[in-house]
Amino acid sequence: MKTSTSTSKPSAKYHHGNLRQTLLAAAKQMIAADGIESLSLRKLADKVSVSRTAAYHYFDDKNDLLCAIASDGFRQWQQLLKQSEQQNQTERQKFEQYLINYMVFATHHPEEYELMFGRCIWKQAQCTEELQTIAHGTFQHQVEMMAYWQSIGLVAGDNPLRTAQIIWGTLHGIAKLFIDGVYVDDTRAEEIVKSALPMFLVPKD
Amino acid sequence: MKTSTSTSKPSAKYHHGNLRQTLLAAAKQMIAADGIESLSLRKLADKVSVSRTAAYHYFDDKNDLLCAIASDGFRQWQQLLKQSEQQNQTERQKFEQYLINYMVFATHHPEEYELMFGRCIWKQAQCTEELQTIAHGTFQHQVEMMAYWQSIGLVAGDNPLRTAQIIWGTLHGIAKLFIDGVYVDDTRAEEIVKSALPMFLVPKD
DNA sequence: CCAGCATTTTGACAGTGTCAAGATTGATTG
DNA sequence: CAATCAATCTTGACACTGTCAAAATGCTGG
Repeated sequence: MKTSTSTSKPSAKYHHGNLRQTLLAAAKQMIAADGIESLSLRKLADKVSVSRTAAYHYFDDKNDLLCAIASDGFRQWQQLLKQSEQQNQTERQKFEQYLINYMVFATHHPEEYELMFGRCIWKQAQCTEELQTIAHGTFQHQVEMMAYWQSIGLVAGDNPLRTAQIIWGTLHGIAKLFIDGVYVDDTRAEEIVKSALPMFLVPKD
Repeated sequence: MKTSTSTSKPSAKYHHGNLRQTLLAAAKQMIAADGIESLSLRKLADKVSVSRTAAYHYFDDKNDLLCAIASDGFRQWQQLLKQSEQQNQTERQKFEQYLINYMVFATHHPEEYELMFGRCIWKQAQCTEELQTIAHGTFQHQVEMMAYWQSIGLVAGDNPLRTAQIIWGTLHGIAKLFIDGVYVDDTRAEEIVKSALPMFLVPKD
């Protein structure tokens, strides 16, 4: 799961080999441990036993590095989605599974999730071309799924884009309130999502 | 609306008079203009024509100052709520107005909103006692309103807390996706909320 | 073996939050 | 009224940050 040269061996080689991957892996590990805010390029360089500015050969910016992590996050999410779609269940089950997957992914990778959908990258700091395209693809896919679920009479509404925005908004909001620590009671995010599920469905008879 | 000594006159007095208020006002103005990220205590001090560390007499921390701004935001939100509740309309209209108010407040004061519900304060950096209590009061009020709307058969569901969490989550999610610039199409947040509204209501006959 | 290139480092700079110690002032006593 | 005091503000300093320019290092093909 982890490149052998990342944390264990400094390896003392001038040419590191695959520094880019090592940096990304170490950075993910660090933000998972201490949060995005407390990630500095210098501490990252220290951890990888490399100079302060070595990362600048692979990333334009700190922002560029964070964008790369976010892109990886989207790839991971897409893979999880594809994997889940292949299981043969009823469409209703697939829909429910989609909602739960979203929640599990968000709450299990809170920092990556923040990078993927948070303000840091999308707002002021412009996001990478790569990130923009992969993110847009994910949204597109989501809208298409919604259109299909509406066409077979599972999900309510007749405007897939609008419905996707609402459902995504709901998931995103619940996820963020959890991640950011606003919901302090012991309620589980998945339970809330399961409660919200019937809202989205076409009423059964 | 603005204290006269804040930006116009440096006033050159050693004892500023009401530095705390001036700092808060200037800080709000700055984050409204350039975002939270680019607010520094030094630039703030410069703007108010005061020394770098003058703010430390009124705020423990940078975090403490941000908490104070967030608290003001909650007061503002509560006032808007109270004001809106006094207009005599049908309960259905009041509920719709509540949703729209939330959206308008969030999108018109994005930076304050971020401070109120964002990770900066609630997650790692511990939030002030004051902020915690005023925020908790707001949540409580929301749950009570939800309980009432459920009791008169307007809003679906029989678990006020759960329903409040879901509706709040939806509002929060849509608001944040807008604020953070993820929704790039020209759709207006209010329209989305109006589309989502029927989801929450008890079906008419 | 050496020239050229990719890769990494060193030095430097401006900016940040924050602490300790000193300077200034308005208010409160004797 | 004058001296003291506490509140208020400033100066100096430190560690830390991102980032640029220039130098150093090591690999690779001729």
